[in-house]
Amino acid sequence: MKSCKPGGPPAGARVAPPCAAGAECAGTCSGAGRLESAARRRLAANARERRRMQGLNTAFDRLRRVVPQWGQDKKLSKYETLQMALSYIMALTRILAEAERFGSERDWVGLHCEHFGHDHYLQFPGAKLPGESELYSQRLFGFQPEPFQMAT
DNA sequence: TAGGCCATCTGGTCCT
DNA sequence: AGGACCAGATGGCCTA
Repeated sequence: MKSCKPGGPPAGARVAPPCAAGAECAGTCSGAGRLESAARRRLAANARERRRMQGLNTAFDRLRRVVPQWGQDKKLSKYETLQMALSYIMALTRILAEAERFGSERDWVGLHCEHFGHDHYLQFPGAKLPGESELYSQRLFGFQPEPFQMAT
């Protein structure tokens, strides 16, 4: 339990109007019954919200695993994960576009070996230089993510 | 200690 | 009516 808010409704919160139903409402419309029912629904909503956020975090973890993280020993934040995913997708898109421009696979691979050699490997804080055995893809995507334009 | 990141609670809104 | 989604508020944890 992380929140320590007072139990009562915040200032300005609307109070539920009295129930207009008749006898069939007796169980839940008595003062205590209504409060109990509202509290139960709130607790259930809290639990659903927790599950929803856990699902969201699971999705973020899956995204972190497929997004490049060269030389970063620290886990990417959610914001950084989204940034990196965006840059990664853009890089892949660029590569596909290049592949279409070059007729043969040989031409294309030659271009990338030339293009993404050590001299062209973009450096950023914490990044390690790729050794000869590093994956080709690691060379391709060793770049600094472009920052998002924050909506204002 | 300040700042960043995160989990949780909560009330509002929309949809089924 | 109830569930999903969202955004704001709040407090805990961690690091520079």
